[in-house]
Amino acid sequence: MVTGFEQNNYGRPEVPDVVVSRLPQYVRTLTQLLAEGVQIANSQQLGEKLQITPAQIRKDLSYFGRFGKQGRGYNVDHLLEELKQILGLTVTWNVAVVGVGRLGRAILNYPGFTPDGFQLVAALDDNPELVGHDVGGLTVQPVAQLGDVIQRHQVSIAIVAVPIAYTQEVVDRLVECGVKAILNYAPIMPQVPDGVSVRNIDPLLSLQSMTYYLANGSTLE
Amino acid sequence: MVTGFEQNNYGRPEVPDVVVSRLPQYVRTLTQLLAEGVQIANSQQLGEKLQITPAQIRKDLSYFGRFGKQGRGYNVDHLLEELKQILGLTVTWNVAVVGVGRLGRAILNYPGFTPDGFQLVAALDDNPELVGHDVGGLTVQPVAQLGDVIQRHQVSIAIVAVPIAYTQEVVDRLVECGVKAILNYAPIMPQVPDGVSVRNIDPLLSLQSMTYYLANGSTLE
DNA sequence: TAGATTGTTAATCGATTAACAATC
DNA sequence: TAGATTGTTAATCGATTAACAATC
Repeated sequence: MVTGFEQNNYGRPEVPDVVVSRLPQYVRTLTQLLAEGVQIANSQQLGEKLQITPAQIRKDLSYFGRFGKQGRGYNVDHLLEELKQILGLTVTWNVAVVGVGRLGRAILNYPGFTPDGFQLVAALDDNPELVGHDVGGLTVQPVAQLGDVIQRHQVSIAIVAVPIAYTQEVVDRLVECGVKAILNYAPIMPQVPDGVSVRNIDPLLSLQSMTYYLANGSTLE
Repeated sequence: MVTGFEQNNYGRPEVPDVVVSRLPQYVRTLTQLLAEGVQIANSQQLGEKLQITPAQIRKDLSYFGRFGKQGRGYNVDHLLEELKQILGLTVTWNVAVVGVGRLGRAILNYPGFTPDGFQLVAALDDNPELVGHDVGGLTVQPVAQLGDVIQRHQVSIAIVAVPIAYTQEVVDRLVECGVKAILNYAPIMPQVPDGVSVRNIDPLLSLQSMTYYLANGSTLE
């Protein structure tokens, strides 16, 4: 059926990925405004903070409901709570880190995820020199125990920091074990079936696209 | 002047950012094919590897020249060299790391940038307990010396790993000092003038967009 | 009520894809 | 030459922006 706008099971138009990817930025800005004591903000003001047109903000929000008041704007506190609810940020998510090499250890020792509701609950690696040892307060488990660990800790998100040669197979294992969200730090884009999300953290790609502009001169040079 | 397609100084149509951002992935795939001994690849085969339509690959490449042969495809080695040239990846780029906290140290000790032509040549921090100490083979310099260090080491790219509260001012300083490419690890999107590139490494935003799909059910569930 | 700003529709813009003549 | 695949133009698709009636 082609209707021009696809419908999901709830009779609402499907939300484009690009819209979903902006919502966390809205949450961040609203959190900041709240901390500054700002109670009301209109789409114009939010747009300035976010470097986005006011029209886009209103359009994005309209996928999820009507959160503003005409003539006034948005209640910062209320909109923030609604967006957190929509994004699933009102609950804690249990996260497993697979790969406890240099990068994995840095991630396990990084305190930045926990305050935002992402709890690192398990660390796995296949290196016998690491298994059983404590890293960032967690005992490293063998990857063979993956299914077990995921179930026991109710893990729904995995952070993958294994060498490139093992990345796809680790991702496959995670998918088999029912993990539906994967944050991958290896410089490769793992394939996953529909219904599983992957985000890649790939600073090298970022550097390599910036050199294009360095090498070819910037817009107004 | 509005002609429907903007022209740069060289009389070619302007290359969209989204095209430039795909080129490093092409380079990566071609490098892999070369290592496997593949000499010729057509857009169909490249598309499968990259999960991109063949039409898009041909279109992307057409912004830069004609690199293929009809009836045959692309010479892997030749296309790779051309793309590296276009992206400025045939030379070494000197990189300064600003911020030598936990994250900055992890970056300075990460060996993954160097083999790809990004040489970490300087480390800066304002913490007196760090200045003068060796981190990853570099002596930490005070941020006050920024201009000096950049000039002396011919730095053209900066990696910023300072606390969020200092990020914008550090970025401003870098811009003043003539840096035109910045890789930022703080969870904030710094503002820069035209002609300066910024890429943000922000794993938290990635996690927070994936939870949307976890919380709201995947496409086919 | 008058003024302001939302929510939403329609217009625009830009990127992706399809199609095919050119050509290896 | 026949077959295959590029490079490029035109069609399609989807996202952004403008405009404005609804309404606080």
